Amino acid sequence: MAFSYAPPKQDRREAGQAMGQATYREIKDEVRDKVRGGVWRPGHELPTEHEIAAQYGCARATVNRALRELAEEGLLERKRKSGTRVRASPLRQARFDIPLVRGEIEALGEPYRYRLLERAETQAPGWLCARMGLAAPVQVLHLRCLHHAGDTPYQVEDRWINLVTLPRARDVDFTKLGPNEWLIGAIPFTDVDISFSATAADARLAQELSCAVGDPLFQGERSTWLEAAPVTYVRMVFRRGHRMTTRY
Amino acid sequence: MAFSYAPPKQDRREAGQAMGQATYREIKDEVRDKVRGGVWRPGHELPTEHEIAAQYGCARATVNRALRELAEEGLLERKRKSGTRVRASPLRQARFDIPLVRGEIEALGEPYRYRLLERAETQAPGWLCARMGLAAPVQVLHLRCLHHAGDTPYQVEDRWINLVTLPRARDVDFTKLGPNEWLIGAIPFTDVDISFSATAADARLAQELSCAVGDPLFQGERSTWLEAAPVTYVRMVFRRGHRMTTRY
DNA sequence: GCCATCTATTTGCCTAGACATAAGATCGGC
DNA sequence: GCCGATCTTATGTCTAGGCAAATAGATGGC
Repeated sequence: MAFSYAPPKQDRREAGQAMGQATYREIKDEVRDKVRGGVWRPGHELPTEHEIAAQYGCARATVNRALRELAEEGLLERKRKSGTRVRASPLRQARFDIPLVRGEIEALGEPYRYRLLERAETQAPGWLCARMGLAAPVQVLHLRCLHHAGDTPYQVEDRWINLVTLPRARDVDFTKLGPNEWLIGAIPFTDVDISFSATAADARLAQELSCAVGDPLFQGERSTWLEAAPVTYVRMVFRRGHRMTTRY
Repeated sequence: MAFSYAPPKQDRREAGQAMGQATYREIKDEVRDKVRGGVWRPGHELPTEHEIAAQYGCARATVNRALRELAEEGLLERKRKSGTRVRASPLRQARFDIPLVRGEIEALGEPYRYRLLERAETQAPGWLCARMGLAAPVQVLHLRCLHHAGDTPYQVEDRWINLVTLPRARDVDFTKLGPNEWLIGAIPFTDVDISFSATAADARLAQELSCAVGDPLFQGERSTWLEAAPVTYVRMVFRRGHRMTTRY
């Protein structure tokens, strides 16, 4: 056999797991190390769950959990009968935390401040209908808000709420509470669509975010539905230089 | 009891699971539906694993897997002794697939074309040292590549490879094979840092991506390390209007 | 009233064994 | 030699039971 695992049977309790650490986690870590460290190259075939279980002196279910999770993370590929192998191209996916603006700003150590810039009730414009999959224009509540980190503007929230599915939004005072935070408690959703892109600052954005007209800005857009019924669309434009980051 | 689950005990086999579907998946789906459908609002406390298991007539381990995975997805919050509740703010995180450019373009139904624009061996500039955590400048291979979707430019790849950790990159012919694809097979990594932001097209980018100078462009940056040793840094600038999207 | 300790409960993880399902491998028949 | 039917094997999931660890809430001492 081309490799050997660490803990031999002796060192563990007879029943239960104990020994201070979760075993599936040990297995996960060791397999991950082998892959990341290049001991097992992409395409390499791992021993079967039975074999690994025997080597660790643990139950197959434990090995199964470790390998299943690693496959879930995109590191391994599993197929019945053919076995488990290291994915040809790892790094399939990245996870980003999408925090509430409030939390994001407070995590920076800055005091969070919020301001409602605009509030209007109108018919949904064409582009919004297209984006939400609306056949006919409906009545919507349009809010424009500014989120500050300390004294500097951090994000402009351009929010559209469908008043047909959520008529009680009409009666909410959004001068204190951001629509984002209200919506979370107000309505559930079943489908979400998020996308990120770059945009140029127009005159209004430039003024609101204290940057120059034409500056490149990072923006996110999110649409949510409740069982095919459009609930809300939001465009979040971040201050100049913002980056969305993840590390692992 | 305030709710009731679907399948009563009778309908299932005596031992094993069978019945065509995975039970943990049924539980997951039903819990998810309850949360997304608003039956269980944010903050709601769900029954204990024991209770749910009793209602479904299944083992606690099965319920545990369902709830554990939902917690992992960010829908639930679990704490020993206090139980499981619906997360106050769902939608904590989004997963984006980070495909290879080639795959991304081919998924669009366009033929993939690749071109090496520039190749040079130099000392790592200051900003790169800072980004990779290098104390002293090292010898690096700098590549600039263009990925086409059909006839239109799709992405500029600005790649820097550390020749100290990866000296054999010197001997690779990058005119045919993109550095990205070569690196995957050439070296593993232990740490990755990804970030996305907006940038403005300078004269060179404008020419390469057929856009106007100053146009806002979406860009991603990725640094990878192998046990503290910097391996490579890449800046990927996408054509005008590119969006990174996910749906669930 | 307040603080430290104890207890009960809930999730977390494990074992050992079983059946289900997919799919590679092999064997026959032609 | 080719093709379908059968066998075999690895993963997928479940059961039933158990110990471990965290912690909310009760209890007791001062």
